[in-house]
Amino acid sequence: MLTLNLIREQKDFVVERLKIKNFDAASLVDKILELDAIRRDTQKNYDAILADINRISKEIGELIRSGKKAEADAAKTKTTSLKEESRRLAERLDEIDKELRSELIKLPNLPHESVSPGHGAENNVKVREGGVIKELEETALPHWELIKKYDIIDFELGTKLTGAGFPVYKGKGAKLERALINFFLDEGEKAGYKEVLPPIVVNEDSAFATGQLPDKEGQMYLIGSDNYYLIPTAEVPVTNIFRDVILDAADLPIKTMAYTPCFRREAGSWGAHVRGLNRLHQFDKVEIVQIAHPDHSYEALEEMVSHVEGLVKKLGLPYRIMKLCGGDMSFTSALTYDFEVWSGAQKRWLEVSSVSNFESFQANRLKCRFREKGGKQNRLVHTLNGSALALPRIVAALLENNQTPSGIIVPEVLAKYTGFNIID
RNA sequence: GGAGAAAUGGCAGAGUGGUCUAAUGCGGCGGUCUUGAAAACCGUUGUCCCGAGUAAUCGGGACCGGGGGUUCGAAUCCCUCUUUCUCCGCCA
Repeated sequence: MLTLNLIREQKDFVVERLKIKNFDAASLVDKILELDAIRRDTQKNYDAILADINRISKEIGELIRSGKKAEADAAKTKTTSLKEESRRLAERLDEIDKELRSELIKLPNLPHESVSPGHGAENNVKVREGGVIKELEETALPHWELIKKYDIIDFELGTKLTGAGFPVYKGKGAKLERALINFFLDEGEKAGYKEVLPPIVVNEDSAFATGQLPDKEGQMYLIGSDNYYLIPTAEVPVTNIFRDVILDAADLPIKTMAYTPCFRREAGSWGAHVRGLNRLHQFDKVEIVQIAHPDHSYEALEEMVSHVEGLVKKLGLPYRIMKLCGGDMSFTSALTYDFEVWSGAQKRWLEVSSVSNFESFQANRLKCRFREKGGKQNRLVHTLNGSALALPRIVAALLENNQTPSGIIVPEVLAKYTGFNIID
């Protein structure tokens, strides 16, 4: 959520910037400013009436204390009409507030000045790439064949237990999954991230604060009996740790990471590109989150990008880093880098991580601020997050790229976690 | 699931209808003293909204777990929800 101050002071700038995201904000911004003016006016009147009531009440107290009962009773009748008016204004203020807020949350975050315009993935900008793409043998199999051949991930069994998109990891498949999680967490710890193991169901307040509600409601599984949501990403519980919190500038940046299963309904997605591990309803992910000082959040972003880059390098996967164009960025992001790894048998790039700076957009909803030493006013922090990493597509790429006639070679860095170096 | 108790500022903790403008202590910040530090002493202290001002600041309003109510007036009384603690039950 953008701050009202920004919209008030730099209306034209807001409208101009949002064009990069192909969002025409002009009429929405006007409506917001109009509602804002009404709200302030209403509040001014309301506060004045409350001040009157407070003053008269104080006088009544003094009159009663000095035994002037008749005068006190007279004063009481004066407040009757004021009370009626205050009640009316309180209702009006509440209404306006809600309306203003519901409009305000329709505005996407402003893209960073370096974000280029564009409509979709085809306009994203390649930042750099690494690793070596090897040509696989003619007989190379896509991962959905490999997992059957070695019996390590079972979709049919998952369908029996739950439904499509909920695979069962078996034997070396389960162990590989566990190894990757531990590898990612250990690397994160080395990079200074504090591990947390949060709940994987959250309440409405949390889902709202990170922006999953209201616009992505249909993407989350809802536990209706308690009105809880299964998390689509650890970003939700981890970032919400900092909801309604005032931090000390000296404590920034705060680096947190979490492994969690993630749940996505992904309604309406089918086709060859979502086969096998490419898109699941439940998957594992290690997420890194930083709460940063606004003056240093882009340094934090670069640091996160190089952390993620280190992971894919160590796994020996060919990768490229894409800077998203305005049209391909999420509603809440100011700047996003996507990591893609090469899938040898599918012969295409798979997105395995998305690292973003949300600047103060999430912090404003979260009400996460910080106090600067000697500073008069609290400021909103900047929040950032990134996958480090999402497992299924990493597994898919590892299986496909590392296949040999005798089995699938496990990357060296993982061997100490798996206890084996080949899946056969 | 049953019975009882509680929720107050960064923390501890007083406050049962009207100077609560929330006592006091601890902590934090600033200062005096000191070569420096500690101790002692003095001062200061939260968040949000509205208005005035270039600004320092000033004025008004809201906030004592959340929501609602009674009253001219609520931290204080009533209703409701949530959470925590104690005891009992159940349980990996």
